[in-house]
Amino acid sequence: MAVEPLRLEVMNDQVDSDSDPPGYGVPLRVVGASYEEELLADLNPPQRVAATHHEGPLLVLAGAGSGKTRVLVHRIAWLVATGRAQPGEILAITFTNKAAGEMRDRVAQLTGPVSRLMWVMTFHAACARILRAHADRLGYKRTFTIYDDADSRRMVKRCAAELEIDPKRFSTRTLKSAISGAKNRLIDVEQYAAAQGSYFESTVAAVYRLYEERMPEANALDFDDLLVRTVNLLELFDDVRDGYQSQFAHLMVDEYQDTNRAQYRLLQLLAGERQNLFVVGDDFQSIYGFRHAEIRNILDFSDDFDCGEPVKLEQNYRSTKTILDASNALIANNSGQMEKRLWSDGEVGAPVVIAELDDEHEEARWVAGEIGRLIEDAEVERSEVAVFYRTNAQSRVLEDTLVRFDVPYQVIGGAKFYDRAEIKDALGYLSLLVNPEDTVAFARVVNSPRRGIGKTSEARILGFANLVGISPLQACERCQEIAALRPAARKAIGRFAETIASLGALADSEQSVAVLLEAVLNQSGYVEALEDERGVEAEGRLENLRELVNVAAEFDAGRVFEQSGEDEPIGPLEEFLQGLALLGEQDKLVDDAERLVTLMTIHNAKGLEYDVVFLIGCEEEVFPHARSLQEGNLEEERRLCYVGMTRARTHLYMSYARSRRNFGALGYNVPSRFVSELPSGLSERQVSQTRSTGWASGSGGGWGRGRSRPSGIFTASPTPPVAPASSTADPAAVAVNFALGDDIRHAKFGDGVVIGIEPGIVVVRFAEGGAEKKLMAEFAPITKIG
DNA sequence: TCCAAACTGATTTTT
DNA sequence: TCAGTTTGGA
Repeated sequence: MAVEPLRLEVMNDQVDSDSDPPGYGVPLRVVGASYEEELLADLNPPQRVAATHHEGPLLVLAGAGSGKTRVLVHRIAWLVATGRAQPGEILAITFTNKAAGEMRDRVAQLTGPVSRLMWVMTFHAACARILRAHADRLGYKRTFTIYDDADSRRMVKRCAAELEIDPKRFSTRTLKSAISGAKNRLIDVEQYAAAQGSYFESTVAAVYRLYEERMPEANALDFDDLLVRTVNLLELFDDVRDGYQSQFAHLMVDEYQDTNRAQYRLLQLLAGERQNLFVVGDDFQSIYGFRHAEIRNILDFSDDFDCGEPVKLEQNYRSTKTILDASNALIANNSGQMEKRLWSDGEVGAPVVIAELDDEHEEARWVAGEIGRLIEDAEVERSEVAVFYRTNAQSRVLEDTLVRFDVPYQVIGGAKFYDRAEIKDALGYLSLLVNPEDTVAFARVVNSPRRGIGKTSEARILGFANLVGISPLQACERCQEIAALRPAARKAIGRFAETIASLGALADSEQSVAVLLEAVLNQSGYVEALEDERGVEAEGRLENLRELVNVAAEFDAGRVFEQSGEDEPIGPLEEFLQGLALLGEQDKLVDDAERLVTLMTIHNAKGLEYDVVFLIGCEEEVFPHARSLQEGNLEEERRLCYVGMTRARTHLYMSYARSRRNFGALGYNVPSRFVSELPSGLSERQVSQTRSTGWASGSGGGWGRGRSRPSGIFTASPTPPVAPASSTADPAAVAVNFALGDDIRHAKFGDGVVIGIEPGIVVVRFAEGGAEKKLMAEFAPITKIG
C-alpha cells in the first residue's frame, strides 16, 4: 500500500530542527515506509487523515491553535516524499508573507532544498509572478508597477477630478472602495455599467471606466488587479491555463475563509479537471468580510467541489481549558456556521478576568498595572503580553500611559514605514526609472523636492502627454513644445527630465539597488532639500531614508524577498520594488521585539499567540463597533472577539469602561454583549469604584468583589503600581505628596483627581469639563482633599 | 508657488 | 480629538 518514496539526494544534509515542536526535525535520510511513519508520527488522528489526503478536493476545518500549518506542511512533505507529487507540482498559497515565509521554512526543514522548486507564496505574489511572465498577453509590459492602496487612490482621485466629480459628494475613498468591491467580485466595467441603478452607481461606473483606461496607460496594476488580471489571463488563453493546470498538480490554500470571489475563481481555474484542491480554514475566524472575503466560500466548499465531509481539527494545543470554553460559549451565539468545538487536554487555567473601569484612562492604567504585576511576579515575559483593541485610535491613550508607567512597547499597524511621504517619494523615483509611464509616481516626484513645478505646470504636462499620447516623462523631455508653460517652469522641467534621464542611464548599468537609490536621493536634490530644512522632522525623514538605503543594501546582499522564480528574469530593481509593494509592515515587526509588550488591532492579531492577552474596549458601540451594528455585521464582530480571545495561551483579560471620549465627545457605553455571553463560572469580575461623577466622595476608590485585586491603581495604596528598578523617574520619589488616584483641589481649576505622575509633574483631571492638565508638583496651587 | 488657517470626517485593511 | 486635506491670501 505504501508507495515507494521518491529518493531525493538533496535531502541528505538536512539539519535537525532546534526550536520547533517535536517532529519537525525528522531527518530525511530515512527511506521506505518507516520514513512515512516517522513523518506522520506526531500528528493526531484527524491531522493524519488530512495530511495523507492524496487526490481530489478536501476542506480541512482547522480551529484556532489546532495545528493547521503543521498539517499543510506535513501534507506537502508527505506528497513529495512518497512520490505522489513532484516538488514543482506544489502550489501553496497564503494571504500574508509572514505565513508564506513560515510555511516555506517548515517545508524546507522536512523536505530539504527541493522545497525551492515549490511555489509557496501569497495570492498576490503568485499572481504577480504569473502576470510578469505573460504581461504582454494582456497588453502590459513586464515592468509593470504594482500600486498600493494609496497609489491607486491617487489614480482614482485623478480620474474623478478629470470627470469633474464633486469630491464632497463622492469621496475618493468611497469611489475606490466601490471599484475595489466590483473587482473583487469579478464585475468588470461593462457589467457594472449595465447594472447601474442609482446616481452613485453611475458615477462609480464612469470613474471605474476611466480608471481601467488610465491604469494600463500607466502600466500599473493595483492589488485587486493582480488577482483579476490573472483570472482574465487564465480565462482568455487556453494555452496559459493548460500550462498552469498541468504544472500545479496540487494546490493548497491557507486561511480559506478569507478568500473572495476573485480568489475562488482563480483557484477554480488553476485546479482544473483534477481538482486537487486542499484548503484549510476556519469559518469562526472569518473577519475580513469588509474586504469582500466571502465566508460562503468555506461554508459551501464541500458542495461546490463535490467532495465529502470536511476533516475537522478541534484539538487545541494553545490555550487553557477555561479560555477555550469561554471562546466556545461566545461563538455559539453565531448562527449558520460549521459545528466545531475546540477542546484541550491541558490545564484548566486561570479564570478570564473581566474588569470594569471608569474611563479609557483608568482602563489604560489598569492594563499597565496588571502588566507590571505579571512581570514583577515573573509570571511572564513582556514579549509574551499583547493588548488588542478594535480601532487604532484606542492605542493612543494606551501608549501615553505605558510611557508614563515605563512599560516598553511596540505598536503593530497604524502608520507604516513604507507609507511615509519620503519613502514613497524615493520609491517613486525608482518606480519611474523602471516604468516611465507610471503617472502616479511621476506626479509624486515631479515637484518633490520643490523645484518650482507646481500644480498648474503639472497639469499642463499631463495634458500635453495625454494629447500627444506619450508618457509624462516624455512630455517633460519635449517641454519646449508645450506653449502654455512659463519660461521658469519650462526650465525647471527640462532639468528634471535631464536628472531622470541620467539616473535612468545609471539604472541600466548599475546592478546595486542601494547605489542607485543613493544616486537618486542625491541627484534629485532630495537629501539636500531635507538637509537645508534642519529641524527634527527633516532629521527624522533623513533617518528614514537611510533606513531605506539599508533595506536596499540588504536586498542587494541576498534577496530578502520571496523567490522571484527563474521562469521570467526581472531586473533587481523591479524585484526590489515588487517586493516592497507586496510587503506588509507586520512581516517585519512582529518577531524582532524581545522585551516589548505588543499593541495591535484584533485584526492584526489573527494567526498570532501570546501568553497574556488584554482585550480592551469591550463596550457596545466600540466592540461590537457601532458601524458594524448598523450594517448588520454583528456576527463578524463576534468572530473578531473569538479570534482575539483564542490568541491567549494562559491569561485572558477583557475590560470595558463606563465612559469614553470619542471624537472629542464623552460617551457612556454599556458593557459589550460579548462580555455577557461568557459563562460566569469561567470569569472573575473586577469593578473599579472610581467615579468620574461624585468627586468629593471617598478617597480615591478601590475595587469591588474581585478575589485578587490588581495592584491597586485606585486603592489607598501609597505606592504607584509599577516601579521598575531601571526607571530614571521613580514617580513615588518625585511627586512626594501625591499618589495616583488622589483627590485634589486647585486654587483656580477646582477639584480633580491625580491620574498620572511624571518627574516633577502631576497629571490631574478636573471635574469641571473633564479637562486634563499637567501641573508642576512643587509649585502648582494644589492640595489633597477628602 | 507656497504656507497657514479652516474644514472635514472618522472601523477593521493579510496584499 | 485630531490628522489629513482643501482653500485662500501673499
